[in-house]
Amino acid sequence: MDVSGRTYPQLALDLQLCFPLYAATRAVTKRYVTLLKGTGLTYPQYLVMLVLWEADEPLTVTTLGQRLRLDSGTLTPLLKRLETAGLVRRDRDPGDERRVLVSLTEEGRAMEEQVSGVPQQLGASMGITRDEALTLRDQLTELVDHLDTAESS
Amino acid sequence: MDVSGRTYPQLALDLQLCFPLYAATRAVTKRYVTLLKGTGLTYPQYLVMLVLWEADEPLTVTTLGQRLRLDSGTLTPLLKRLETAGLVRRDRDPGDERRVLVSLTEEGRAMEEQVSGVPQQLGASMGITRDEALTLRDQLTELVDHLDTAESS
DNA sequence: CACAACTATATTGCGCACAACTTAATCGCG
DNA sequence: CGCGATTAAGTTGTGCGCAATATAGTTGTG
Repeated sequence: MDVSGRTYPQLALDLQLCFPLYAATRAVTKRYVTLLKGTGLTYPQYLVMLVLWEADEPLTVTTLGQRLRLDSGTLTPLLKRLETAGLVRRDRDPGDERRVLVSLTEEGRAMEEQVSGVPQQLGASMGITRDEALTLRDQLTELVDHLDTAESS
Repeated sequence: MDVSGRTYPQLALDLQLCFPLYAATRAVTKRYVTLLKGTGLTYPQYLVMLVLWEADEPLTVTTLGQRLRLDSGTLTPLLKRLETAGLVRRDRDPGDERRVLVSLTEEGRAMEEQVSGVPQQLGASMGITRDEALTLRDQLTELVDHLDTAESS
């Protein structure tokens, strides 16, 4: 990138990491739209389903939020859509009426098989090796950890 | 991650790269909100301003969209907000009335100085070296290129 | 020059993200 | 027990992203 003549060349550099990160996420999301077409799931909905399949037990909204780093303002309407689609149930925890337990319906559980080929298809689209993917994952995880620590200021 | 006992362990693996990517973008965006507080800019608005500062001449909506991989559905309202804020002007190109030329106002140009410290502050929050950042950038750029190629199917 | 094809931007509708706030339930301290 | 503090989820409002569509301007071809 030519930064000659810029009064603030560091601003041009800011496009170099932050923009690719931003663009990569949107490209991945777009790819998922294609791969998930037929299930009716969006990418964030798919991530919620992954967590529920993994847990294999009812989870509260807060627990889901911790795993996905999302708050109730995002999750509540998303979960209502999954409920409307018949994939999950939302029941107040009888032991603590503040909590809502999100559990899979039979239909929701059955969808796991339907999307089981998605990760491999996405991997193929990304064109990177398993090792590269794992390295990338570690770098991104470290990034998130640092940014979470650097909150204030 | 324990994937023992999973019928579809590859789905658990799908959280390993795609989720960190998704989370990293949101964490970076959040960090920018803090760093840009005082300018009134959002992160996407800041990216648009970066492109305009870099170009140093009026750009059409399409050109901006190509640089940022965004379409008019996203850019038009965003640019209207920047116009309302007094940072850019939007004028029909007299030579081709279909085009809208987006140019910086004096106020918009002046903002470059105001945010000149942002990249360094963000770099500090990310806690990675310049070399790591460049490697990460290259991997993400490659990822985007592959995903753009893999459109259909 | 007419007119169909194309191009550039704008509009609409939906689903996130998230800050700020509200409501309801539970906890804990005196 | 009583009541303020805390916790969990939901609500509201704003700003993206993007697909689908609409509208207006331009171009190329006969």
